Amino acid sequence: MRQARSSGRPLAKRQGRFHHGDLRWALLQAATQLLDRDGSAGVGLRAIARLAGVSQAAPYRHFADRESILAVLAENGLLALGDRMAAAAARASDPAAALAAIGEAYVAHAVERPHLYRLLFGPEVADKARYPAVRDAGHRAMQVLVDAIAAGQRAGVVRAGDPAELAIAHWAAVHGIAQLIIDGVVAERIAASGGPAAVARLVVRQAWEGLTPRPAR
Amino acid sequence: MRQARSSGRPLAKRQGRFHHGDLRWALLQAATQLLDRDGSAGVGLRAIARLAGVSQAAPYRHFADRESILAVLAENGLLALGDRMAAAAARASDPAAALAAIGEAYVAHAVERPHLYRLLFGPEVADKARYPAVRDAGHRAMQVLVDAIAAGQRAGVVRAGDPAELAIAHWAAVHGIAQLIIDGVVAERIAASGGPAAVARLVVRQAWEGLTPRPAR
DNA sequence: GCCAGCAAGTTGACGCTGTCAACTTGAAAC
DNA sequence: GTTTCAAGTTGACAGCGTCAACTTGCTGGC
Repeated sequence: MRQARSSGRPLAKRQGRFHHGDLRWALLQAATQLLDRDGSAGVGLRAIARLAGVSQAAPYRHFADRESILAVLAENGLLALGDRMAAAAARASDPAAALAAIGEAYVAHAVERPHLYRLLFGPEVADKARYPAVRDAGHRAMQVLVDAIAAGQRAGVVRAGDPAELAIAHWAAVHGIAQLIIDGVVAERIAASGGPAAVARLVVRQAWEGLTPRPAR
Repeated sequence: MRQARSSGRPLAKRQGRFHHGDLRWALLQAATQLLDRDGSAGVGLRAIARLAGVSQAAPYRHFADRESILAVLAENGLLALGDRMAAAAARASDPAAALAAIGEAYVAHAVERPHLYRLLFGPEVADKARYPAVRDAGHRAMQVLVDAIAAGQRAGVVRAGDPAELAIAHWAAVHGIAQLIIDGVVAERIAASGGPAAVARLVVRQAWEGLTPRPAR
């Protein structure tokens, strides 16, 4: 898990300090486990508390309500997604390869943890005004893509235009195929093409055509 | 609502025939209303029954469980989406315009009824094996896009290749921007660009570049 | 015209959920 | 060593999906 334990104090001083130690951390761990196994519907306050070995009302000492827990999971998930995209871009040798790598990393993230991915954008934590941290984490991930497109423009392999605008269209393609894959809509195609990564590459390549400079026709 | 009343018999003979008349139809109407207002979380058996003016257990005479009601809503929604895409394509004057019209109709449908749209692909009715009608309705909508791409190929404005493969990538872009719009992720861009339709056009145009034949570079 | 049969709808209950108020526990600060 | 207060527990409430048992009232067969 990305997030540090909830306090900056030395761990040794916290261990066994209170009834539980660091219940907030344990609850998030339990919630993550339930989310990956049963989807967001399985992430219930009581289920989390049971898994953490505390009473049903204990989570209310650390979270306002169920939605707040889901919001923290979403925030962490978006930060991890942004990190993974940035790492993929950093490994690539040139701007074109970086954009492809970002797209494939994005889809891979969604495929590996579909329930988490659905939570990132779904309606469970829809009220962005209530959770600005979630929105900021999303913007951070988006910025990785915008930066990669701007770099492509500087290298002359991406056509001119507002990078943010180009990024939205490109993101839509990658986001869309990720959704279609994890929702099982293109399951037959995946079986025929040899795995979700192959389908993702297909889409990323086609979306790339929309970014390249067009010669006059 | 697309679906006809549940029986083929003359309506006059059904009116007031049983305790309620046509409760199945009334329940679906109530469920649709709740879905559009409160999202799928608001579509509860008891809420539906209250809105239809019957007792909490009455719906079980017509639906196996809550998920079955959602599945019918999803099926109807997918059929309506397919119809709308087909109508948009039929109105267009040439294959290129048809593809653009399909994309814009698709996004418009999602924007007008976001809760329904989320239900169409979301995990609430994920078990496609249990509801083959839902899967078939989805395939029917997808086929409209495949046909439009095949027509574009015959007219020489879409590049060669498996139409189903090209359709998946194009669909991903349209599906993705629809999701991003209704999830409020690109809200700022929408405000800046003058409405969701403008953003949708942007994406459709960029995705279109991925479909056109490429001159040798 | 009556009666049996059966689909349609009701009532009441079960265990589950999120949430809250009232209570107890135990570490820390003076 | 006492006080204080955060942390965790207990018990309760309303609402949920679902089911078994019961009632209602239309319909087809005599």
